Amino acid sequence: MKDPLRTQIRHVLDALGDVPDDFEIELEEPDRPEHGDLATNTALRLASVLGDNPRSIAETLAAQLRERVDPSRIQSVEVAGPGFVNFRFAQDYLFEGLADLLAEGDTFGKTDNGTGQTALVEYVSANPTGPLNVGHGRNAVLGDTIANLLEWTGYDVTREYYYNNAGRQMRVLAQSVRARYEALAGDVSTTSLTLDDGTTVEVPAGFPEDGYLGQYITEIADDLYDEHGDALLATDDLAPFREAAEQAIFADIEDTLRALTIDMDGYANEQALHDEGRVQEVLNGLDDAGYTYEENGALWFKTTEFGKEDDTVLVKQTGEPTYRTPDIAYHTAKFGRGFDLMVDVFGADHHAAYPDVLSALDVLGHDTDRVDVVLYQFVTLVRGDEPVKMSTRRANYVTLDDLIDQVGADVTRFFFLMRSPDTHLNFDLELAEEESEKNPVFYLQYAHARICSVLDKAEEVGFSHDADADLSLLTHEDEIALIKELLRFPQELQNAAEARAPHFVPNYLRDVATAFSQFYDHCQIIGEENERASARMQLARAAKTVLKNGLTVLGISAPRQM
RNA sequence: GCGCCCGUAGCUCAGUUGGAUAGAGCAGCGGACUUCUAAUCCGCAGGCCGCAGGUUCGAAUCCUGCCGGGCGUACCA
Repeated sequence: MKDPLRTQIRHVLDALGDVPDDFEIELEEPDRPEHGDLATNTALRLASVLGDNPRSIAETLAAQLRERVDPSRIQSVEVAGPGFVNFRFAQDYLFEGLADLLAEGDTFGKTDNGTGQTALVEYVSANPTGPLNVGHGRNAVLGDTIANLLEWTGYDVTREYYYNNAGRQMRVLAQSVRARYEALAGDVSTTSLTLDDGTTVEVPAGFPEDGYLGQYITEIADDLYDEHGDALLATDDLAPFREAAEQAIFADIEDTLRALTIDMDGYANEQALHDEGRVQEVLNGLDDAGYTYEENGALWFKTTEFGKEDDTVLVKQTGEPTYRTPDIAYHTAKFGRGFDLMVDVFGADHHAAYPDVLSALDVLGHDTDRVDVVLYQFVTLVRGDEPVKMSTRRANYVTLDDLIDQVGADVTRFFFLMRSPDTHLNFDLELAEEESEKNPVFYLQYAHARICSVLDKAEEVGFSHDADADLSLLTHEDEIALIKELLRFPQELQNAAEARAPHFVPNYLRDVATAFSQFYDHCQIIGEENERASARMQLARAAKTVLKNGLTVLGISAPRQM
């Protein structure tokens, strides 16, 4: 609807003369219903250009538009306020839209901006050193939903998880497992470690200074001991420990993701990038372009040339790359696979690092406009007013699994999605655990269940929702308001996808649920005469479709009953 | 010090490209169920949109400076 209107306005402006060719016509949906369904500020913005007062420009514009617009779509064109021109949809236009919605069914909301393009969404990407925490949960759910949104706007989407398995972290992990294993296999003396909080803990003598203390490490060691007995003591090779740990921890991570209905298309890891020579290629490429130098035995990247305060180390004195280097290599690999769009979902703690990756990609000749980084702020768990204390070091934190066990997958996903990624998230366990009207996710699910129930009941008593129901009987103000709300869905998804802002969707769906509840309260089905009942059943079905499709995008179930 | 995010109702937060009288949920107060699910609906109350300047016909939104909170600023990831 916006595009045809823009065209008409353009025609009028061209006739007016003196309007710059690049003048952009803005159309917006006004907040207040009395301002119509669409409004343009064109007259206000042209006042200074044309040297006339905005009100009179608006009058001219409106008069000519009344002649031009299609009356079956636009019912009225009015001048209001300081010089806005407000448009009101014809009801027939709404009924057509509703009929289209019903015909499209579970594909209603899909658009085609991304059609023919491929996107790679990288998310979670936690290294397999322990169970996922709630911060990873926010990452996982945001990434997964952004991937869904891109699919709904036509992209062919690949979901990928990247992790570092070649560096120091995994070595420390392996050493931690080995130390526990040695303690099982033989009589090993213990030593005590002092933690940040000043407490001490007894560990086997070979345990690394910054090792992983979680119970899961001991369990992995137990399994190794059950399988191999003392045999692994003979070698200094850490590989069996590292591999066992990676495998066991990854299995747990995948279970956790599955519980959130997250299904990755693929996993990429650092080791493979080394094996394929990608990391070396990056170093060569940056060196050839003259952006690296050696100092103090390390290899540096001249990030000061890109406005950073300091240069950045790519390869440490030890010969090991910093984590940035394989990360760059991973991105060159993504480019090599030909994706049109690459979205990376990172925690706020990465914000200092990703610009280096982009700078390097730029030097290597890649189009960094195709890479989009979504940064999200941290998650704090609270219970009512009390913050929930956690220590990562001791692995004594509420894991993502714990959270899902306590509040369920739907609530977990919803709470992570309902806030902007930009805002620090207070996850209130007390509210999340509450299965009541206070919990916003139930409001949406309840509306869906209620529609299912109403439609079933109406059919039981002999009504039916004929495909040829006369939708023009839907003239009650709550019916019209609901239709308008429902028809916004495709645009809403498109906005959310483009802005990488999943939280638009829960906010919108709450408005849909509210509009439906108001309709439900004021417009009966059973008890009405057949024609009207059929039309209302069709409208209820349309609302159900939007709620269902919207919840599907969010990865949240739409129950038939509650 | 520097960089990024945030500051909007008692609380948690919406408010895409600058628009008309700044919104929602929760909490508070008052109403509505012998009728399709009351996990609902209707109403009331609640605001110097952190502060101060600036740009504009118009600023919660853009710019500058300050104040407050978070995260970074590693040869950790």
